[in-house]
Amino acid sequence: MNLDTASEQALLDLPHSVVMIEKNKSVVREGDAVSHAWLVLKGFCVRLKYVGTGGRQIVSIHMKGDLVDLQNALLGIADHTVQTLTPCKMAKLPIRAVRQLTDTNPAIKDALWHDTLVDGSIHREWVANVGRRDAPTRVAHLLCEFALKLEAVHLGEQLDYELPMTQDQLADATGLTAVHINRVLRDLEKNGLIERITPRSVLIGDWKKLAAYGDFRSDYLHLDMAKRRAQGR
Amino acid sequence: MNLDTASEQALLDLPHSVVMIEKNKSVVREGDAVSHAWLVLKGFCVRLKYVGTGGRQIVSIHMKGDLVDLQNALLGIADHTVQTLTPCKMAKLPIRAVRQLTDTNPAIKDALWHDTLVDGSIHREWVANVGRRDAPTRVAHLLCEFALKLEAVHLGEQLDYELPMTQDQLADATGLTAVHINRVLRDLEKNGLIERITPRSVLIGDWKKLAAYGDFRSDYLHLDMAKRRAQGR
DNA sequence: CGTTTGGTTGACGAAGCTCAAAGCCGGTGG
DNA sequence: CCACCGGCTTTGAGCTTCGTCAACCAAACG
Repeated sequence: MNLDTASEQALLDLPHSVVMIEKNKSVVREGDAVSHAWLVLKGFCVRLKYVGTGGRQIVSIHMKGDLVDLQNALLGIADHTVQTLTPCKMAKLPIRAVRQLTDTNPAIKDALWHDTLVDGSIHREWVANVGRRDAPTRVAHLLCEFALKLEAVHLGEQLDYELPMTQDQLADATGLTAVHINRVLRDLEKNGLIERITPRSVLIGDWKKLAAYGDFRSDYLHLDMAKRRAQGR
Repeated sequence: MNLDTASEQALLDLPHSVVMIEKNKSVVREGDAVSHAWLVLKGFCVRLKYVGTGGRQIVSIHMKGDLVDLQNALLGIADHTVQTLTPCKMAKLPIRAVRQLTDTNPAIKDALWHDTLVDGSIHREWVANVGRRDAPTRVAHLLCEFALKLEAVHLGEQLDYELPMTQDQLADATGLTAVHINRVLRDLEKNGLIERITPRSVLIGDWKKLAAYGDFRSDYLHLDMAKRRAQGR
């Protein structure tokens, strides 16, 4: 999550409603006029775009503490869809109240701006990932990103977690097909880069090995530097 | 360009130096500590990332009026490289002065924040473009985006322009190879979607046809709505 | 003029896609 | 409790798109 605790609290001090949303539901649809921003309290969701031929591309994955759809809300018209992967608990914040908060509290505005800057940095890495890495590298990279993000919000061990996504959804995130994702995961396992007890579980035996294989350097996530350095990542 | 004229002027009222940079030079390198933001006054440049296997991915293309590297500057460490495509005239703005300006002038801060929001929207479209569109569609999409951006800054006709990029660079922007770009351009021409007098020139006979072929809808650029509507795009 | 840079084309190969079938697992209703 | 069902995963066979390698060409430039 790119928001600091104080800013998150300030947002939650705004009048808002808390909503439970079942899995595979669109919270916001591309093209909608948007009047609310959504803060994920629990569960996983993605932002995605549909392309002409019927395909879809997931452009980011979100979890607890992420403010999704601030982008849509501030620009007025949604340029992408927000969809849940799992049942989600979300805070629904009227964009008008958010604006008022940022206008009276420059520190919050800076924090939210910073959030959009990090968001952009992650997008750039994704462009590079889907544009220039081959399939196994691309998938390994995604697994690494997911691992670090999960750990950053204390949702699990970095080296042992459950993917909240089907192979179809992994395919939409990497620009591949579900069938190929399946084969790539099998090969990653065969090559000792991950272990899988169930299809969704990921166990990373050697972080450095997987990160090297996946061409993963965590800088673009702009997570807490000191912490990562202490852990040698 | 995503900045309004007033904000651009406010930036240029800051103490700054104007620099001429020859073509194919890196202005900022990935990993650098960054202390300046750069405003493009003339010429074309790109932002790009290198991946492990030696490849590069262009993540955005910039022209007159674009504030490149605000992202890098505000995050402190460059997560991408900025490189010129042509000789460029650029204003070099100390980030400290920019911060001071935004801290005392909320309207400017909003304008720059808006700029990063639009930047993010374009990144998302690029993820979808390289992730989920086939090569000819992808290239057509890029040609459309370029056409609209050029016209938005009055650098040329929307339907008839010169690409400031080699086919190598087009390949790096689309996640393809130069050879394949060459073939795709040939085929686009053969199919009557574009005409080319010289290798770099692009003449779009029928905008709607190319836009439909390239799965291009301009919303994500967040350009002046009224104007586009009047022109039926 | 030679050299360099970028564009063009052909032949071939590989990565990843499509189609299809089968297995697995959890949930649901009889 | 068991049978069935639907969503997800797995695997195979064949094919397409795009990449690689290599040669040649054209224009620009010193």
